[in-house]
Amino acid sequence: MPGEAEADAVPIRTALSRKDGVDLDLIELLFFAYRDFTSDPDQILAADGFGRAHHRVLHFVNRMPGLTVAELLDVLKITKQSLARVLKQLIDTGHVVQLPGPKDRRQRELYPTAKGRSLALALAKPQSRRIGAALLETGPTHRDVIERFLKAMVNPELRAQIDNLPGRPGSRGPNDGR
Amino acid sequence: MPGEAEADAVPIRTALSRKDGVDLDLIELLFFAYRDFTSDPDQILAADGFGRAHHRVLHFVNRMPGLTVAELLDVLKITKQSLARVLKQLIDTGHVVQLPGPKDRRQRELYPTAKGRSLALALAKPQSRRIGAALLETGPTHRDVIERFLKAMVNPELRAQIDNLPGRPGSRGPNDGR
DNA sequence: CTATATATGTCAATATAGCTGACATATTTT
DNA sequence: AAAATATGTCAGCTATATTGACATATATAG
Repeated sequence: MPGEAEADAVPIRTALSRKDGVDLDLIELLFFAYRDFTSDPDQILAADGFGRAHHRVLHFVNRMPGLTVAELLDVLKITKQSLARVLKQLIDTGHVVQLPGPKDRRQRELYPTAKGRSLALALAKPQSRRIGAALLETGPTHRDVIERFLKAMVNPELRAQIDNLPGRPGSRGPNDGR
Repeated sequence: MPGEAEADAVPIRTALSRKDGVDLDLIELLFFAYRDFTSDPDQILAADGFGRAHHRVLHFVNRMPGLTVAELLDVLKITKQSLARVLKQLIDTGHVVQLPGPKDRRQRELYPTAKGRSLALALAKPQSRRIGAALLETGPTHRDVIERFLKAMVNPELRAQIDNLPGRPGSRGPNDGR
């Protein structure tokens, strides 16, 4: 009985390619580029026993000092139980401190310490270097194009969140530069 | 005694910003863009009980039909034990088939089935749509710039691997289009 | 003032995806 | 015949995420 099971399924020997109507080139480039991009900080993180989750939390606490736990959860799109472990470690190691919210004392405002700021910068540096080198290779005049493209890749609902990060035109995020 | 522990560490209230000499804008845009980009296929995968690991395996088996297990491990940069579970599921569900290597019968050549090809295409489509929309927003003439930038973000040693994928100039990957 | 809602923290169980190390089998090479 | 190679598999470990349930402190509504 032909086709009775998967065991004798016919192998397809031709490669999936651009002709199939999907932009495989950019799909794959995004995969490889992002993988190498995130690999940069991994060594530094490993020295403290941290992972990428710690990196993300530390990054946004540095970018938006004083943000509350709820705001951080909203940025990262994870659950509070997932955040808890990572945040606790960052607090225990003295990278992040919590202060009761001045208006609503149920809230916990999150701030980096000098140690946390320093680590955040150390993590951003190799990534920034990689970006800088890639821009140089591409032609630095095209920075704007790349920025516009990446932003257009983000879900429209979330673009506002990005615009409100400190140091951007019209930003009004918590503790904008001062 | 001041500074005896982390408990009383001083909170930093100013935001980390571009002034600190790192390209935070592009760092964050890459994070958000990639997160949304990978979220597209997740729903489709969940229907089969698959995750992103299955997606990546299925993608490259479709892109390079007949590649061996060792070659796949090299592309994905994971261990064979990690691959094993995922690959087994794809084979059991009839998305991928294995054939003994014609020259070296120790090898297992991996091929997609019609079912596997179809799923790979279904996964690529929403990602391709997102890229297409973003390109349109950016100005489609800039496609080349974006492609060059992303490629420059990849570790130099790995760029050759990308060039050898089917349908690229000078490609000589396994089973190039035919 | 009491009741309810909110912000956060915590405990327990589960899932996914990766890892290392060890060992087995088939096949090819020396 | 021995050694190297390609693959598969078992066992155990880690990191990151999930859901559900419940506790505590504080704020708000009635």
